[in-house]
Amino acid sequence: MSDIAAQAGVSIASVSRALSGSSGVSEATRTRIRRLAAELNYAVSPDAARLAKGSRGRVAVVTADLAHWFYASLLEGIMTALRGSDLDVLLYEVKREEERRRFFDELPARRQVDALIILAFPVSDQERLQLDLMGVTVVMAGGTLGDRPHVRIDDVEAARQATHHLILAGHERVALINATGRWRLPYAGPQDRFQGYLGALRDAALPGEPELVVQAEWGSSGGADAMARLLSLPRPPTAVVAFSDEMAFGALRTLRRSGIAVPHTLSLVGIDDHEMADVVELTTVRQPVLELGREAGALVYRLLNDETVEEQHVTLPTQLVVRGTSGSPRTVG
Amino acid sequence: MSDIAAQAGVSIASVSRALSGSSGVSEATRTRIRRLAAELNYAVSPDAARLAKGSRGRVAVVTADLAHWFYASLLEGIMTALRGSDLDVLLYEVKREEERRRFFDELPARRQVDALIILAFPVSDQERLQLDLMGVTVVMAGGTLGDRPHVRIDDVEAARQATHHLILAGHERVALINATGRWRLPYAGPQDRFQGYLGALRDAALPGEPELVVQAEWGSSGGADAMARLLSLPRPPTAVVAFSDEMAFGALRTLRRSGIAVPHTLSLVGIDDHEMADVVELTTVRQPVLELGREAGALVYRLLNDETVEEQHVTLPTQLVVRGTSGSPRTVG
DNA sequence: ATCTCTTACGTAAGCGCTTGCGCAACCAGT
DNA sequence: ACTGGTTGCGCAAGCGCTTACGTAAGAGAT
Repeated sequence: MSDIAAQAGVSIASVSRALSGSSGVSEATRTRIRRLAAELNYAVSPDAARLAKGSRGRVAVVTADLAHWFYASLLEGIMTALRGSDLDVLLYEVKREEERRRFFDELPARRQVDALIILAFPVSDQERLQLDLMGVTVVMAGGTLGDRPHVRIDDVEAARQATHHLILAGHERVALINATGRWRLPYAGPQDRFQGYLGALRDAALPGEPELVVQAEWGSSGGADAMARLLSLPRPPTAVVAFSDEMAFGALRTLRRSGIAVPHTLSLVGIDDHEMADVVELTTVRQPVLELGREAGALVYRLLNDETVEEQHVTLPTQLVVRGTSGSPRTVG
Repeated sequence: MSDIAAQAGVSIASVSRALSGSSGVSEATRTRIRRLAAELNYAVSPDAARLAKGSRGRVAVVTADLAHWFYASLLEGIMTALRGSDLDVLLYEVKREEERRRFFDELPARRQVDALIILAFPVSDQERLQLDLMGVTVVMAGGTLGDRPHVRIDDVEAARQATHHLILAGHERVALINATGRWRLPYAGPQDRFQGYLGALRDAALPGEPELVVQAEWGSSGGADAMARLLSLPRPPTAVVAFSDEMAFGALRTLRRSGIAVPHTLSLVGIDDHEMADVVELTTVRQPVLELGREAGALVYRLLNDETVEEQHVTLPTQLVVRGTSGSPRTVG
């Protein structure tokens, strides 16, 4: 920067002002300095700038998982929203319960960030407190976090849509493959979807049969297991809604291997609209993950640039996508 | 930090030394200071530290895509390798050709990073020059970049394995669904895999029939199109190898819709071992993406901590995974 | 011509660390 | 007791910026 100042015949203060866009320099000098900086391929050091003004321009994204569609898509959305802004993204992954705790403990050390976006994992009360202490802006993407800003879908409604679709097709024995949390802390997703499922049954005056609700580990093999258990029931369901598309994929594999015709003998619907859902023609309830991410990114941006943020809680709509795995129950002869 | 110094009755210099682990403080003072810092929940400001010592501890990961399995998995691997190290990860996404150019132009402004990991996208000569100018450590993950450090698989070999497997099963008309680059710059992957395919045919003294090699856009719909084209051939192939599992998935959908029995009428093998490959029982050549990422992360770590790095070019082995979509050609009656 | 207000710019004091250098104090060796 | 080598620590000079404050010059008003 002193180079530029010397060459332009001004003080470094002016250079700083010219480059940062703050007032106090004439337009003439500003453009002259800018041009010079461009020529010399010069750019201010973010570190020094940050140090001098006390941090600005970095947001951390914390996730429990990266390699899976949902999280990767959220992240993609966030990146899209933040691209072109002057915000840099710092990425953290906390896979295990204990790593998560450590992350929050070390948060002060991370005091290099101005905001935190949490990708859909539960946060304990204690951790919530730590966040408060830090005083950083926090946005939850794909869930809720007390009354802090969040971007999410209505899980109850999503499950209701899936279940309702099957009921409407004439099914009366509709099962639910739900996910068990990967966390010790209660996480809202599975509970909400269970409620949505129940709600749809209730609306149709259908009895909720406990044996038709099975829990399995999140993921496709969990789905496969769960479906196997449902099939081994004395009276198997004629339709099942899965917690997620991935679990539905696993279920589909079990069905294929068991030689059960879909949707002729059994209908299946997932929740997500995973990129592969189209490929295997899975009926599902679409969750706009990319947009969730984008909204989350936009939200922190607004929060950080304290534009007036009218609504800090955004809930995006889900939508039924009917494909090949759902149909009317076979009229048993 | 001055707080700590005051409370411990030493100078801030000693505190800095104690906390950073550098020598020049007695063990006694060091532990005393450390304890105090822990109590006061204090951590050094990374910005200030970086400014003072001239940057250290940040690596940028640049990718063209995030929402897809391959990239997300690479990233996951990198994060895993870097977790626990003192390196922070800054994430950049450059989707379009022009964004990529801008990224490299603005690289100086990013001079906050000590290393760059590029996730499998081509880099022009000009951009390579810019990298040289910057003097940052660069590692290419999932490809090569001149003679710079890289971590990758042998694409030629992968395609050869896939093709060989089909030939071994007795197929003589083996097609290749190749990907067209998403970039204007030539990217090695498709070319190498084409060579591998050709090599396997040659080894088996099989003629390479041009009509059996089709190009399509990367992705499952590209695969679907390509397969449709192959099926409309006067003499369709009895087996096809797809550039990637995703393209194979698309191909599989076309086959299912066309009512063609797999592998009875037609065998299909992909390359990747995508998480969904298992679900749809796709035979494929496994590419250890997570490990690629991990190796890349470990590599930059070593490079940055100038441990002696014997081999900066690591090529990980691929491996055939036989599942349900490949078999012997039907003996035509 | 004088006074005030604005505008353009420079001066210098930090921001919170790291580190080269110097100074005591202490250890051994002779 | 005297010298030379360690060791533990403080001093202070930065690292590359931002910004409050001060100053000088020009614009407008009287």
